[in-house]
Amino acid sequence: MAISIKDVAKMAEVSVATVSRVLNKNTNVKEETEKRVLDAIEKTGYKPNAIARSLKVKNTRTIGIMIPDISSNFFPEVVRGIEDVANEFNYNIILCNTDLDREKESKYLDILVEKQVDGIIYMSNTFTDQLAEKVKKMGIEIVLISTDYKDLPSITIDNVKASKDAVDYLIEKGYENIALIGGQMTDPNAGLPRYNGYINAMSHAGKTINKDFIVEGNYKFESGYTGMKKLLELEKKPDAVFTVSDEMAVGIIRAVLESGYKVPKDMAVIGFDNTNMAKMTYPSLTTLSQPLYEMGAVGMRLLTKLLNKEEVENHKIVLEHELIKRESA
Amino acid sequence: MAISIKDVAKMAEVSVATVSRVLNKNTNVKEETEKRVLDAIEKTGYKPNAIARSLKVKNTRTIGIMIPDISSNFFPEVVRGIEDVANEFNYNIILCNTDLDREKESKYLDILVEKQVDGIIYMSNTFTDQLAEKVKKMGIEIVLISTDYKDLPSITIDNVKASKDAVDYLIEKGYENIALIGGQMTDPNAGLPRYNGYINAMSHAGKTINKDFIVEGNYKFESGYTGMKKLLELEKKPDAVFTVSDEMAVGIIRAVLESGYKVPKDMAVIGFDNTNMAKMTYPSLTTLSQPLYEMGAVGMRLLTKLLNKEEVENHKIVLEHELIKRESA
DNA sequence: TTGTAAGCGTTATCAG
DNA sequence: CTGATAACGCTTACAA
Repeated sequence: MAISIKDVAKMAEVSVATVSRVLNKNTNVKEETEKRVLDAIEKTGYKPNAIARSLKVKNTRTIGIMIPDISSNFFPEVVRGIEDVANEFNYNIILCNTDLDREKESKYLDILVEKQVDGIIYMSNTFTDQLAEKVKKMGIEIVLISTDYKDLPSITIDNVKASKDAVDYLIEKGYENIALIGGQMTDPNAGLPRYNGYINAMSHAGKTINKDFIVEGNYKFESGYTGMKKLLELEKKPDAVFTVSDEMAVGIIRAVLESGYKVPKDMAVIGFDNTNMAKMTYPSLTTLSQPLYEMGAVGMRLLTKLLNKEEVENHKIVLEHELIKRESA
Repeated sequence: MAISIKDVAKMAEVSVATVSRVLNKNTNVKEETEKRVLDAIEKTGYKPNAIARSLKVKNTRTIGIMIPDISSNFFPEVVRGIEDVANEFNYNIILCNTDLDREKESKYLDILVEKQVDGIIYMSNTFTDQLAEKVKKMGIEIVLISTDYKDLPSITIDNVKASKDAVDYLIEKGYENIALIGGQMTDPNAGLPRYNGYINAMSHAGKTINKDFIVEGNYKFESGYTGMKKLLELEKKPDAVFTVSDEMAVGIIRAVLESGYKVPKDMAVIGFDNTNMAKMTYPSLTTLSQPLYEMGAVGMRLLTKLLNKEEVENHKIVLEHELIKRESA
């Protein structure tokens, strides 16, 4: 049996209450007593049992993170942001990969509730009424990152503005025929709004929208590659393409290069996300940067405030994006 | 106040013991009683409190993962492997980023112990006597991934063999002057052994070792880039380079391309890790693949066995590596 | 300044 | 088959 507060109390010849007091830095302990207790802790190698403590104080100082897949490009950096500020505020994180699977998601949510996490950060998917109801009933604090839902706290960027900025840049640079390899239109987070941004920019510049220049992708390398191949087969080819993930951008570049064209001379390419990879590719990627780390950090910071019942002026935080200009456009 | 087993018991007009029984699928419950309890659970929306349960049963079904940095290339995939089998065996994971900082590491270890994790997976660094002693004293199960220490359970690959295989391939292909951009010699996991593998292959093939062709890097893009620049300034340049991370390989390729040379025609490049990026670069990377996901999965599987006190024939698991042949060499 | 004791929400032993 | 109850390791009134 591991040693408990009792053993320490016995050795220090005090009550467990006193030990608890020095553990929790309660001031009302005589210095000499405190020293005895500290000694005993040292000697026994005692480590407090956080589970027992949690049961009593009704918080666990752990929060749950629900993401689709830590091994996909987007998430590690925001998780890092979360964990850094979690750590700063003495929280730990339980990581859950949902694979965008509603059933897994629901199961994980139950587990997190049962494990009494103090809060949840959700970036898994589009949020649903069902989830919202569950969370509400459980009385658990939640913040959404990179997705939004009714009046729940969330951290996002302005996807249509971001998208428009990217296309505007292409237009300013004088590109005439700008294509879009977008996300799924059914994706209300990164699909639709970025499509709208593209349309906005084009219309605003008085350019006609060419349906052939709009192709749907799924954010993955292959879909960028095949999407570009399709564009390259067109009679009238685009001279620039904006796409909504860096992976797709890299796929696009490969398709272009393989066809003997140059980037950006023959085909400019703008990606999205500014993932690690973006600065490493050749040519390096001009890309619309989401502040990934910051999104995580700010989200977690918001959650701590919520947990402390601090007054927060604004639950809906929209972070600034930035167009990172490199070689590909 | 959240509803507890008591509320359920009251509503079902049974004792808490009985509720506990149906919760834990204990057979000794009359079917009709069980139904009453299930009904009450349903009506109240009761969720068991895992913290209270853990306090009693002395396990938490959560394990701790210590890694340097989830946002660096290597780890997300192995964490995913860990989490998948953890989930399969009803464990959750607490993620800790240590930044290779001994102090942070030690602090996290304490926290994990206090939170009563059932086990730990460690990939943070080289393991130390100090850590080992602590873990032992705490009586906590641990498995190391991608590092090794005395008689502790570990999952690794054969780094010298892997490295030798890569260089052998270059030799077979007829490259004459093969350089190495390696890790730090002070790194006993990926630095020294991979250096040794290079030396082995070269000696074995009867090639003289050219000190100028060996440069030290730190696994990052920049160090590959600058390392290659240095190599390119040599009077007598190499015609191939083996490096010990994909990031460095990508940096190398940029340096080569910028200097107007072609990959692999003028300079063959082999990387290490087969990270996501490897198949996306142009030219795509020939690289020594570590089975990242599998390392995580196998490591976690081993941990479950350890936790179940199952007999394990072999605590030291060496996984197979594989040379993935693509365009860069 | 310190100790006593109740209680957090479970499980498990023991009786019945 | 079911119920009382002690116990898990801690915190926190309340008393002294």
